[in-house]
Amino acid sequence: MLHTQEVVGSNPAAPTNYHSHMPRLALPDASTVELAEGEPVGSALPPGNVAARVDGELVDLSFVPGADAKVEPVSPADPDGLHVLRHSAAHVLAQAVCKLIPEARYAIGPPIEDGFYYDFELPEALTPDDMPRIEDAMREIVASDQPFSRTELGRDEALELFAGQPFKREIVEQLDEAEGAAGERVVVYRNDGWADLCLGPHLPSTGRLGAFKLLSVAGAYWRGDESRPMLTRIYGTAWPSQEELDDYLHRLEEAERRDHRRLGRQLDLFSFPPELGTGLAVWHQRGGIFRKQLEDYVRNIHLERGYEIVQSPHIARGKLWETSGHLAKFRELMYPAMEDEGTEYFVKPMNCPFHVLVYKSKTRSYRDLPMRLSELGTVYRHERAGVVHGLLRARGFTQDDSHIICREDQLVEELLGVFDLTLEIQRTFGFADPVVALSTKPGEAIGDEAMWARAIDALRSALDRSGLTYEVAEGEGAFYGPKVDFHFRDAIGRLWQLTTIQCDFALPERFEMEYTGEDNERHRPVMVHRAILGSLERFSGVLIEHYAGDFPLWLAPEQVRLVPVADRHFEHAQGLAVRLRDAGLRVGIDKSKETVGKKVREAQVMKIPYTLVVGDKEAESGDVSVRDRDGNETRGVSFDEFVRRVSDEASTRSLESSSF
RNA sequence: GCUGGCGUGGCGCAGUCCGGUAGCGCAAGCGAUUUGUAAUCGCUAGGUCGUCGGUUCGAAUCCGACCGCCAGCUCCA
Repeated sequence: MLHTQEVVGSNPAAPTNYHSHMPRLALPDASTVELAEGEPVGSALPPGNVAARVDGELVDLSFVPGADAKVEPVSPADPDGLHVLRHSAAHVLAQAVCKLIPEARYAIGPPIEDGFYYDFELPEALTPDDMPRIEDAMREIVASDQPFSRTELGRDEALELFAGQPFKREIVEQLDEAEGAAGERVVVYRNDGWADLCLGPHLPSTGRLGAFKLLSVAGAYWRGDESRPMLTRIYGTAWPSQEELDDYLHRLEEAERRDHRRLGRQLDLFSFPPELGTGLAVWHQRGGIFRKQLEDYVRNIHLERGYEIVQSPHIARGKLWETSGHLAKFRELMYPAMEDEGTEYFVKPMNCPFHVLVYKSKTRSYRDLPMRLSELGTVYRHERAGVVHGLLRARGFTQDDSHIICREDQLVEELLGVFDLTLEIQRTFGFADPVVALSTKPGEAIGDEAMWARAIDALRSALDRSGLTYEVAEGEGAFYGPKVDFHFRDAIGRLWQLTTIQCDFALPERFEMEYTGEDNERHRPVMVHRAILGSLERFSGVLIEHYAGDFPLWLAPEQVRLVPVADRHFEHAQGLAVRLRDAGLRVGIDKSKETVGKKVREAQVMKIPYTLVVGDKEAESGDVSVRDRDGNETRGVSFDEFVRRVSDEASTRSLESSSF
């Protein structure tokens, strides 16, 4: 990491005279060892450690702790140790690139989740074919086991050292400004003459790097700023052992196997015809069933929870979006205006103003509140071309959007209701243990400070009362109010932001929403915006990846596939199909003139939960032969038993398949 | 929007570097086979090689612009 934190000094070394004041090294077995005076922590650590924590601060093994310091070893198994390993891998990558391409200018290269990257300015673009060469150069550096050494330089020395490295110089210069004092010391790590500006800590030497692999090349802006030069970023991953690297690479393959765009085609759920334009999907017949299941579930649970369903059009006059503030802030992300008889219309990017107008359609009393207006509202946002990503980021999508309009004193109670509904709905899909974030006022915002403070207070007290643990994301709120987001982990551990709950005092103000109170005075209500699934498209994409296409039975487009062995079994299969449909199940019969093997394969590829092969034996006995989508096969299952178990599985929205 | 890569029948790909008017597998249609749990065999049809323009005797192949897709960055009410 670069200078984002205080420099960790290597020589605070307070004089130590007494044995009892010597640094104490805490060992994993809970015993302690004392270090001799002036001794670096590395010399006393058990082998295999890559860094140490001294009084809670991560340092490298050459660090000489002062008296009374508490020293703990850090191994690569420790998350911090893994970070150190990857940070060192980033250095080795940069060193290798500089060796192969002497004109390369290196920028920054931090460890990240699962790996590391380094940004370069290069004379010409790299291709994936260059990666093996770079990896080879990295391996040479690892083989020569170069020690990492830490030095502190004065500002001018550092500028001189990085004379040919404009990015490094910029960092040194800005560091200086930030610290507000000339002559600030700058930390540099070197190995074999190659040097990088860096706080460390690092591995003792390059030989301890473990298993690594370069993964991809991409462009990235210097300092993440669109107006600054585009650099070449090389991504890699690094792990303590080859097994862990292999595991990780398998996880990547698994994620690719689950890609919703691939499965969407394979399962014939949806497509993005280029004729429609970027980010606009059509749902196919099977996708239509899946989606209807989601919609029905969501609508019904909202009705049960006291929401009322409303419906709004897809376009509205420009004036509406001026009042809401969307035009001022998001005009370039809205589809362009269409003009009709001198009036500008816009396609809606949001449903809120419509729900506000439902509220305002007549004079409201405190008795009407809370009013919970709900709509599966289809909106269009002109997302920048490069950000569109299948269903996960589309340009046309349907939000499970609701607005709760209530008195301020009802707000916390309403928020608690939304949290509760969120957990119930998400649990239905197997999502639990959310990571919750409270986002506060962003730089560009409407509404005064007092409004924001009250809104944040409400969210905070609802969170506190709910018992949910949450973190605070400063400045990440919506322009009209703070929000609470729920992120959930999928089946392979990836975190997705699904639910968003936003508190809004601003729109009621802008739209002059009012109600008459018990006191016969006019009051302003507050509004909660919330989408629990987020959008049906995005949520569907996440579900497809979460389940890897193996939907719970209630969501599966076709739940049972009947495979007659020969033409003469069609009639019996037809009879079974009628009984299954009577039980509310979705059934298909494969009457193609193919072998049983081929038909079974077909059903398997389509991930149909249950396949029943119907032949002479079944026609005679009345039993069925059940094959599930994992390939488990059971013959002689009573048909009534099958129908009973499977309809039960579907109606309870079970996450577990029945086994026979 | 930016950087890089890619675009060849419905799908997955070869051919592009070194210009000489397209090929494979799956899917589809037809025929034979009537089949017992992940691909039966044969035949047939299907492509102005993303679009437009340029270079050339000749362009899928070389050049340019545009459109679309992919990865990352930036953004995300």
